[in-house]
Amino acid sequence: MEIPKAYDPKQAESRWYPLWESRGYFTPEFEGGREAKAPVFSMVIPPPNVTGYLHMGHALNHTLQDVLARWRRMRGDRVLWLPGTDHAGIATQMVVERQLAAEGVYRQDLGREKFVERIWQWKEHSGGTIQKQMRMLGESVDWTRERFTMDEGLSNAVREVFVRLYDEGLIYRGEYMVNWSPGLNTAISDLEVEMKPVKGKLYYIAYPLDRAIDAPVDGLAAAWAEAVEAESRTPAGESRSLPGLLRTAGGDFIVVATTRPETMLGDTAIALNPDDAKPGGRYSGVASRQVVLPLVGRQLGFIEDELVEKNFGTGFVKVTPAHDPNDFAMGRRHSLEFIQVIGKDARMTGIVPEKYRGLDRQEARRAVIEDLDALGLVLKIEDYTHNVGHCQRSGKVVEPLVSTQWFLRMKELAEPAIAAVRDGRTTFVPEHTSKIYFNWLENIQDWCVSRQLWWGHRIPAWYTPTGEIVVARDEAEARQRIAAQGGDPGIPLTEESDVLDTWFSSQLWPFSTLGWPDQTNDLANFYPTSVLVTAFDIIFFWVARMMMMGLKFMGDVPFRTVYITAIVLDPEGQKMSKTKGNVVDPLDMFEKYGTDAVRFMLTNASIAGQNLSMQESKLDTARNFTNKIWNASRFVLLNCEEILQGNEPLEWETTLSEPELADRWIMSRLNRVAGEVESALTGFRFHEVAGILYHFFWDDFCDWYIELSKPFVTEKDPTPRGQAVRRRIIHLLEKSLRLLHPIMPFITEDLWQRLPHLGDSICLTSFVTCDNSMIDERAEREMGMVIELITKLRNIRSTFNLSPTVPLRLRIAPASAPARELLLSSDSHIRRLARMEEIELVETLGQTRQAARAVVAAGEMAVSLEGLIDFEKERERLQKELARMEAEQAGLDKRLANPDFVSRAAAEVVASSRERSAELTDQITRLRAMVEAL
RNA sequence: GGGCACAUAACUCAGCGGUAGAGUGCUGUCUUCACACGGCAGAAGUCACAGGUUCGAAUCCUGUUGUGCCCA
Repeated sequence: MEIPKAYDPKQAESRWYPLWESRGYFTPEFEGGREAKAPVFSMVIPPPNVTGYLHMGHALNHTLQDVLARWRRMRGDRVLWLPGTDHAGIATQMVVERQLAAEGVYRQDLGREKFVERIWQWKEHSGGTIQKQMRMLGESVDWTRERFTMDEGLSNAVREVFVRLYDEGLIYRGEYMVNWSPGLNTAISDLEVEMKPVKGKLYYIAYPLDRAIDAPVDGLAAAWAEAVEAESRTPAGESRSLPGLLRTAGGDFIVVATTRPETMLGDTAIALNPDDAKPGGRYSGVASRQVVLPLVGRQLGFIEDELVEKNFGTGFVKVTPAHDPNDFAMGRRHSLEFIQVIGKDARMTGIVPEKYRGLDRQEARRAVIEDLDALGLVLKIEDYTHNVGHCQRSGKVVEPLVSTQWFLRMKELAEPAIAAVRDGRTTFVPEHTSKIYFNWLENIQDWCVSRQLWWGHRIPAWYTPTGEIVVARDEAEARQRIAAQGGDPGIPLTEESDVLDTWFSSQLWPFSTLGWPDQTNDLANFYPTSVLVTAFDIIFFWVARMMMMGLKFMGDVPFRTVYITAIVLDPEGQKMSKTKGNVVDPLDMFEKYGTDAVRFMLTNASIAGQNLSMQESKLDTARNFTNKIWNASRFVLLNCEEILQGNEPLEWETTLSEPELADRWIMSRLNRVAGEVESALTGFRFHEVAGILYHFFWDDFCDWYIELSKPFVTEKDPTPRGQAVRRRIIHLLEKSLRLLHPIMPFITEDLWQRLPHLGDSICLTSFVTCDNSMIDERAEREMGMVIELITKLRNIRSTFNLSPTVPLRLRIAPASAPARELLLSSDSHIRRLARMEEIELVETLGQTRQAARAVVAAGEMAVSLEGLIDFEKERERLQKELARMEAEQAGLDKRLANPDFVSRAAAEVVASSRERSAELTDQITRLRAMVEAL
């Protein structure tokens, strides 16, 4: 048999996925021996952007879902893992627009219909990257149920939801302040605005009271500076607020501070806190006067509002209701005039004085300040860092604008979603991530769902010539609705041109993908889904919204558990981003280390809700592990050829030979491990699963069991004993591969296919479960003693720099009769693995100094080292051992001497402390004697 | 300004009431017939700091300091 010495991931990875997929293993309908009434396990994949490609975050997220799906499938569950993509309105439209731009065409030239057609074409030809990459990763999704948010079915769901919400009054259209992205020319939601600190200026500007300024005013800045200075000397000045009222020979002024002076052209009031305005207040009496807005000449009154912070600036605030969210709120409350001075193109509108019209925001700012300064009204300009909203997609500074948009009322929907997590119908893992969820839902704002784009779900609304709105599933229904209200169904209707936020359709994903609004079988079978695996940064974008919609339209939560994955960081612990250039492409990692190794690394490093940094050393470990699996299998395959050729059943129960200690031990370990893996998977402790399997396979199976089995497995003419051990080792390998399969599907399938097997694929085998009758505590304890003994002997050899070829003689005085039996039965193992030439069991060790000694659980021992022993080293070694034991015993004795410990601690803790202390006392006595004998 | 998380071996991180673990790295050693992407042996930590609860604290509570993230 030809088997390469090192694992080559490529051959295994290219081979098996097409088989799995074409044979339909991943559809829940596949009946590979599954019981008809098998429990259902379902997940919907967080739909990647259709323009997207696999990044490290997906690789992690998808690997964990695949681990769950494959494990559940092997356990016998009916598993649905539904894949799909989302239409990513803005991103996709931008991609195609950019393409058109390269041809010198604007989307407006094409017109809406042609443009949308063009996007569909693009999707057909250039889309699908992510699907290919998902297959490379080995994802066991059901491709027959793949969905896309713009599919007909999902679009129906969107319209249905929209109409129902509208009919219930939860969706409304109105003129409100929204975040306008001048980069994208559309409104965006609060969540799509990213606050970034920007170094700007804070401008202090004087507004004249009761009269207009038509000529420059001298000395105002100096006068104000003096007032500031004076105020800082008074105790009241400690409030940090600056003087806002300036009385000069030339008349009175108030002072306002602003970071956006260009908006002053749209000021329609001055606001102050009621405390300042009331009799005896700081600015008492001022509020009855009038300000004349410089440069514009408009008369402004004062309003009193709690929103104004007394300590910010001077306590007077200019109010621009059309361009600031707070001012908007005050404008509504006080019925102020809304004057839009900045347009959707982020340029000054026609309403401002002619010289500013058409200037962009920055130009206008400079011009306004220049002109105010010329009038002597700019009192001070200071550096000021403040947070400015930026459009997440385009990066442009967002302009708060008053605009007519569609909104979804959230409060009423949020309440059931909060309750569902509070009462445990849905659980977050880790639990603390639910705080993010609660925090957002409890402070929820209405959601602006309309977008001024062409790619997306068109809002199902029509306008009559008189501007009345009709919301309906389609135009025919709109006309019916008009008729039902006694109107003329034949009147011309104009369809709403806005589309919906992409998240509006994503939030329906757990049920729209299963066929809703039709009452399909899939919906009945797979909703609610079992688990949602996602990252914490979309808890409110997506998770919370799905919860609200699921509860609203399905009457139940969309998923039982929300597992929040780690965030993948670069090796320095920095977030990966294109601008930083530190993005790691998972495909490069697959190429370099193998897909299974990357999957193992991600699983192994995956702590829920924590960070995961991409260390090369972790990938090395994972790659080395795949190689270890390969080579252990190679060893088995090379030595068990004649068994592999026969098609005998390879059951553990073989009459050829009684299992010995090592066999009972490894089977006990295997079953224990199966139990631990089951429990870790159930609790979503993925790193634990990987760790348990890594150590079982490498330490227990390879380093001990295979080593112990070698003489039998490699014997030329197999004895019945040798035959039995070969079967056991194949059996163990096969079981190990099953346990590893959910994490490493390719290598395990590839090796499994080379072993004798029943069935077509490891995917269809049953997962290993813990058989309690195989747990053998005694075997584990005894094997532990043998391991301890061998390790100690190796330690002696290493301490005295003895080559493995130097023959050594061992004498042991067993600690007990059972220990004596154990030593006798393990004689050949000890000889071979510790390379002892001879082992002699004695009553007492005697006094020869020419030996290295040790005390272990199995007994007291001496390794003859005539002429080889270095007494200094030996003393050092023994004393170190003694110190370690004495320290441990000191601790135990201190505890046991404490009456409170004995009376209050758990009985088994006290008992085991006593036991251990007694054992130590014995061993310490022996060790001391050894040291003295030296 | 509000909230959340994290501070454990040189590095990356587990552990989260019974006197510290892994991987990498490091030291020594072995090219013995699965694997040098390997075997064997070993060194390495007042578990950020200060209080408290407890018979017992890396682990629970409070505070301090530092780091990261989210929201405003």
